[in-house]
Amino acid sequence: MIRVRFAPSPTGYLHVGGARTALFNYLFAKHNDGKFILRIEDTDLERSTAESEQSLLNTMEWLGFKWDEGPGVGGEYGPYRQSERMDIYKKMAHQLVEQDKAYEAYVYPEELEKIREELLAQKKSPHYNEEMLSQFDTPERREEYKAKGIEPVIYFKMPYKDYTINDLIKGEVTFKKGTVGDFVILRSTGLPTYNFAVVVDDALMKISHVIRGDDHLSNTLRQLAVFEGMEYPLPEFAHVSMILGPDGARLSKRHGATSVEKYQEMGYLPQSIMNYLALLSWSHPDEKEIMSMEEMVKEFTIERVNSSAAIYDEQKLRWMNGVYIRELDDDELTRYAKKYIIASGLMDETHFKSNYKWIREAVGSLKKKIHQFDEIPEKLEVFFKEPIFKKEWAQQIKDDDTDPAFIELYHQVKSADSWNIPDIYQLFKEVAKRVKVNSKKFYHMLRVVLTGEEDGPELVNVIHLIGRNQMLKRLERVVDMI
RNA sequence: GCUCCUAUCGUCCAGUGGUCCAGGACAUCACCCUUUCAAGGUGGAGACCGGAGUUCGAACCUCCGUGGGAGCGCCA
Repeated sequence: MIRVRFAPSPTGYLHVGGARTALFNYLFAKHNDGKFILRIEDTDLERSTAESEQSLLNTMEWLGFKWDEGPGVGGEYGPYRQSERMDIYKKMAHQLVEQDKAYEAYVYPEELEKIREELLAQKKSPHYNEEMLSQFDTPERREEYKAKGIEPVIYFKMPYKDYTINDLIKGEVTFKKGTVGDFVILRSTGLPTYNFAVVVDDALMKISHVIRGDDHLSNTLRQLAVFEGMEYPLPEFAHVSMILGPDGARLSKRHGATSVEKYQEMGYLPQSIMNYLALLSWSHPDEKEIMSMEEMVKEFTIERVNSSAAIYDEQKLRWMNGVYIRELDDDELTRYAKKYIIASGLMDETHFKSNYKWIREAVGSLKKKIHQFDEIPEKLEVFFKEPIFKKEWAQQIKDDDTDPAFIELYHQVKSADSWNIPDIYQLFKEVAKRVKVNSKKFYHMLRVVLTGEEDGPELVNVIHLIGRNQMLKRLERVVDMI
C-alpha cells in the first residue's frame, strides 16, 4: 500500500512551494491508488498557531486536496497533530536511551556554546559526542536539574558510518561518515526535535514514500540513523527540487506574492494554481500544458520529475489563469466577480441582484481581457462613469477624417428604434455603407469618446450596456464640435 | 569552512549515445483575422556553462573546473 504524507508546520500561510510538494504527494498517491495523509508538524510551540493551522486546512481544501487521513477526518494511525503525540516521542526517546543508542545530557547552553567555540578554534567541525557531554552528568548537576524542575535533553548517538539512499528523484546519494555529530532528539522542554518526530511519525504512520523538498536532503542522514536505531524499515525517498525566485534565491516574501491565500485573494482559480505548480519540475509525457486534476493524476509518475531547481514564473501562472477564466461561462464568471464588485463599491448587493442580466453582460465582455478577478472592478468602471470630455478628441477625429462617420453614426443612433446587439451591428453596417471610413481609426476614437479610455471591454457591449441615451449624449458632445 | 544537490532558449519543461543544424509552453517581435483593444491563428528571433576523457559517434556517460541552490539549531 502506497502511503504518502504532506507535513506542514502551521507557522504561516501555505506557501506555493509547500502547495507544490503537497500536489506531488497527492498525485503520486492517487496515481497509485494510495493514501494521502496530512500531518501537522506543530512541535515548535513558539511559532505554531491554531489560526495558521486553520488557514492551512482551508487553503488545502480550496485547492482541492482531499486527505484520506489527518485533521478533521481522522484515521487509524492518529493523532495527526504532533502536539498530540508527545508521549509517543518521549517514550521512543527513552527507549533509545535504554538501548544505549541515545543518552541524557545535563549541559547548559552556555557550556555547549563554549565547547562549540573551542572546536571551531581548533578548526574542527562543531560536533558533539557523548564523551564531551557526559562530563556534565554529575550527581550534583542531576540534583540541580531536579531542584529547578528541568529535564535533561536527549542526544542521539550518531553512528560513525556511511549512509546511502536511492532517492527516486536524485538517484543514489551517499552521506559520508563523520559529517554530523550527535544531535538532540528530545529538548529540555520534553518536546521532540524535527528530525526525530518525523521519523517516529513516518514509521508509525507506515509512510511508504517520503516526498518532500530537497532542502531536507541533508536532514535525511540524521533521519536514516534514527530509522536504523529504532529498527524501523526505511521508506522510499523522493526529494523534489526547490522553487526559486526570479533572482535565483530561494522563493520568499520579498519576491512578492508567495502564499496561496494571496493568489486566492487576487482572484486566481485553484485549478490554475495546481496546473501551474504541477509543471514546475514535472511534465506531461506529451508535453501537454493545460490539464485537469484527473489528467494529472492519470499521467503523474515520479520518473518524470526533474531534479533541478525551478524559477517561479508568475507571468506564466497569470497566463494560465486567463486560460481558465476564458473557459468559464458568464454565470460562473459573474459569481466569482461578485465579491470583487461589491467590495469595490461599484454596486451593492441589492443593486447587483436587480441588475443581474446587465452586470452579467458587462462582466462577460471582460472575459478575454482579464487574468485575475481583482482586475474586474477597475475594468468595469467604464460602464459606471461618464468620461470627462476633452476638446482634443474632436480635433483628432477631424485629423483622422472620420468626422463624417461620427455624424452619420449620431443620426443612425438617433433614429434607431431598438437597442439590442444585432441591431447595433446592423446600425454600424449602415454607417459603413454610407460613409467610407478607416475603421481602425474610427473605432479607436469611438471608444475614446464613449469611455475616455484607449482600451477596454468589447465595444458592442459598451454601446449596448450604456444604453442609447448615454450613447447619444456622449456622441453629441463631440459631434457638436466637428 | 564542511557536506549534499544542481547546470538545455530570458523563464518553465522535452530530450535518457546516432532519428537534434535540439522540440513545446510563457514572455518577446512580425504578420493575419477583426467592429478598436483583447482573444485567436501563422511565422521569426532565441539555449546544450567551460575543459578534458570514453566512443566510429555525446545535450545525453566519466572526471575536473566554474556558476547556482540547500543543510550544518534544544526551527521545521
